[in-house]
Amino acid sequence: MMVLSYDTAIMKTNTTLDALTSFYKLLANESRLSILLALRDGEDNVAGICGRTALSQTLVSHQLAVLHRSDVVRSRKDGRRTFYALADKHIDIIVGFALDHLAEKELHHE
Amino acid sequence: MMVLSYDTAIMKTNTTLDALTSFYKLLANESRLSILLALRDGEDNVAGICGRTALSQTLVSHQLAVLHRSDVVRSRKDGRRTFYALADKHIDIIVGFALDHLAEKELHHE
DNA sequence: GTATCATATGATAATACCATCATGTGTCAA
DNA sequence: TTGACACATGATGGTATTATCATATGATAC
Repeated sequence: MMVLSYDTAIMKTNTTLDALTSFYKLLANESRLSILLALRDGEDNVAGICGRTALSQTLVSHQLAVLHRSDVVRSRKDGRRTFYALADKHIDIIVGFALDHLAEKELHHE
Repeated sequence: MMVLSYDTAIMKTNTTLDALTSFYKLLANESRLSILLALRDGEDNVAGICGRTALSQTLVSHQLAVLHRSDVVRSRKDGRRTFYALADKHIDIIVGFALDHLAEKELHHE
């Protein structure tokens, strides 16, 4: 006799929902977004990112760690520096699309 | 003598950054995302959304209010019911794109 | 080695956010 | 006009997130 049954479709949906939520949470922070926007212009090291975002070194390192753990950025060591870049083109596109969306909303005074 | 000067470019950037952060914050919640995913299938009223998301009426109403205030969804009254729908096609596309991104990541075991 | 540079990391206090409860408002049916 | 239905809203306690401080690690220059 079966007591519990798992609907694969729902399971997948819930897993996806979870992943989607986590993904958006990564983007839902001003410091992290600022860093990501800076990285849209290309790879940079921590000090460089600090300069371009006007954020403290500790904060930038912290948030880069968060972004790195979730594979949103990739890192490369060079001597005592660490260079970071967007992990893939998707991130760039996703952020770009949202920016376009907001710009369009702005135009229509919505 | 000028004490403060405002760089228009930076101002715009900060405003945009702010708007972008707010936008992603709207999406960075499991209940709200669940509702938005349900609405991708088309307009529905509160009770319908509750059924499809398995969320309480209060929670759904609460989050719909949040989404409505930010123009992510639009509403239409019909008798004692209120029907909600995605405000525009962009939201649909943006969520769809993120879903694709996650699916692709999944495929590559990243 | 020692100092310094570049970055990373643990702890913490303040704040923001969330889901729930209790209740309010408006609509329709009888 | 009373009751039930559909939804909205204010208050609240619990939890999560955030930025910062202090400090640690690891690489290079001297």
